[in-house]
Amino acid sequence: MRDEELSATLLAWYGRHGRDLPWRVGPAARLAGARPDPYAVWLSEVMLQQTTVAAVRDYFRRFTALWPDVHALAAAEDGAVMGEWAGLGYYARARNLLKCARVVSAELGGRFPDTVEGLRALPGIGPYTAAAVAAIAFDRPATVVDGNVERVMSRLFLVETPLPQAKGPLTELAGRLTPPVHPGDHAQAVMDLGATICTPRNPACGICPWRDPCAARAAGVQADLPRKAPKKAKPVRHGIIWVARRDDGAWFLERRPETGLLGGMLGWPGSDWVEGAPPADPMPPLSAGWQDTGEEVRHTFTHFHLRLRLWIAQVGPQAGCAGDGGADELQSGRGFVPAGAFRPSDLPTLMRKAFDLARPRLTDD
DNA sequence: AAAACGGGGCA
DNA sequence: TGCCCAGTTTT
Repeated sequence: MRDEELSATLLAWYGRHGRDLPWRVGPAARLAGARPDPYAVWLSEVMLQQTTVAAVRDYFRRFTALWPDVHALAAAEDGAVMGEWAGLGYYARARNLLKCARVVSAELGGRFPDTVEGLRALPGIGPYTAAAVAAIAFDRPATVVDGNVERVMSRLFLVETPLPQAKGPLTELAGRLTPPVHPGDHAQAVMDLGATICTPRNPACGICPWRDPCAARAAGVQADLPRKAPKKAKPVRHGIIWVARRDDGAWFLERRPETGLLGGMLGWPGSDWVEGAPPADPMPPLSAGWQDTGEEVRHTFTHFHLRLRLWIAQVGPQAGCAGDGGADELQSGRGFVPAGAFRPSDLPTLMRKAFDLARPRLTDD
């Protein structure tokens, strides 16, 4: 089948089965010539980096409700944005999101660049997001390559070279299929196909618009593609985490450094995380009647497993009287945050797990 | 070129 | 458990 036929077949399928998503323009509006808001496209695409649609949906709605345009987001407090991002992961995305919004707002008059090169120069926008925004928001014939596209192309054209080696050839194949008209719809169509039909396991070839031309299907190896280079095993790291609550209910929290793991996020003080045995003589963050709960907070990151021994303390009213403030006021360093100013939803998942384990053991009387 | 960087859903 | 996901940045 020719490339033009493949694109046409896919676009017809997309017209019938494309998903209705909060950041998409509905079919009726699209027929009337409406284009999606570049701000909404950019925001959704950043959220969708290494993240599933199901996880993104509600975050996208909350962000656009709080910050309807790029100027509003640019004017937001860092802590407010990090708090709303909590639980979505890859927190460097949120920091770069803010940086990018502030550049677009202050230096570009609130208008996103309409070319791949212009977009690519902004913080947090790499090859994928630049192509996605250019194609979807500005109708540029950019080739969008994500995990879905790689999988679909590897199957359609029976590419047996393992990733990441195959990245180049797969991008080249995807580029040949990119049509000059409606490239944004085409890009979303390939990704929708990968997300709903051409899935990693048990692809639904029976209802696939590319069932007939699919070379991997003909060879019966579709479920084995794309091949991937073997990955390293995850080591286990150990450490201690300290959760303290004052008698007036305030929590002892810290704002993590901008760079590194969970950068810029709210959390509980802790020891270093080391491979092998837990730290022998940990130094608590403040002097108090610390108590070993015997419980462990378990969490897995991209490249290691983590086990943190949970210590808790109930401390007197005199502790840390100076400088008390809300979580947003906790710009950096550590301090007591009044219960009324602390939202557990501002915590990344690891810290939330520790909180859920500690809370029933600490009173606010 | 390789490593760092989350979290949840699924088999 | 291990694998996967609408990747980008840093080293």
